[in-house]
Amino acid sequence: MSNNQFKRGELYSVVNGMATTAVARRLQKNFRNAGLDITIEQWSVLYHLWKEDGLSQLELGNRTFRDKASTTRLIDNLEKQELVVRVASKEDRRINLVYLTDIAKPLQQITYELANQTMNEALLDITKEEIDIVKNVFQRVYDNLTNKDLL
Amino acid sequence: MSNNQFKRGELYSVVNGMATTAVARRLQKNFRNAGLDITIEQWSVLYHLWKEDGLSQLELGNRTFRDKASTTRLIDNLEKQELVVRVASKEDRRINLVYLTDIAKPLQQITYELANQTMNEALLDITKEEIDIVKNVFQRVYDNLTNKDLL
DNA sequence: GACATATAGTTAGTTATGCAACTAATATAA
DNA sequence: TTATATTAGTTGCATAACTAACTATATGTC
Repeated sequence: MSNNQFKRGELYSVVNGMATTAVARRLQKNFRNAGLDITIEQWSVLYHLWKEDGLSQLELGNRTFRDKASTTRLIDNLEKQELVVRVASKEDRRINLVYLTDIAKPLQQITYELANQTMNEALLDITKEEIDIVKNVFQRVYDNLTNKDLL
Repeated sequence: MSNNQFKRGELYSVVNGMATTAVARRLQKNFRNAGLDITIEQWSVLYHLWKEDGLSQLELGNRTFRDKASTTRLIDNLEKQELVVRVASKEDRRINLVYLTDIAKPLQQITYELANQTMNEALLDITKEEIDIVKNVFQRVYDNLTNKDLL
């Protein structure tokens, strides 16, 4: 069960929607203009840390649909760029808690602005009912497949 | 414009739907049992060749949402496994036409069977109307974003 | 307490991805 | 017809993906 999770490479786009790509592209371009070379994948990790700082690597992997090996290396790279630090948990020393640095924190504002703006453009003429149907269909397809151990 | 195409890593899942993953997993497991180690990505190329043999690399890249560099290397690997051969086009010698070998051809039957079976399981209780709505929403999100050059 | 088991994370190995710079062949324009 | 631009494909580079094997810490059971 614990090993029966989504894999990012295959399903991330579905789960997060097509607009994610556009948001990430825009962010990437913007960060690059500001001298920061952040990949789309790294951005997805930062995004979750802005929502909740100090997550464990495993939890970050779950939230971004990555296995732990991929998560390890993504955080390696983020640490190299000093956007993030690993801190061993006091309660359980197996666990690394990941915290944003002072370099990463100010990026949140512009990220959110760009994300909102892009989402609004992407979903311009899509109604709430349609979004609900799409979500519901995905959930049922997912259920149908996981029931058969196919995902 | 020509460079403004989908990139597989980001959008393949959306375009082809979640069920693709399950189909590919099942195929991969089955092929492996038969001694053939075909990756999910390689399978996606074979799939299009079964539909239409002798496509150019560029056309294969378009149909599988990959850039030409990725396509080159996927076909390298398929050629190593002798599932596919490159033949220079007589009309335009820049073009490589990609053909299935006699090893690859018989795999089509089992592939299609598994794909149908998996699709039926995935879409078990989804109605045609719902599928149409999902497709339509994707198309409109895609249009909204490409209109702004965001994809 | 000791031994087996589970969990968090790392490392190694292979494939894949995207960008950019390149080669070779073809098409266009002067 | 020669110079220029375009097109198809390849190669180099860095990042990322997944699997499997590994280390270290924690938990459970006898």
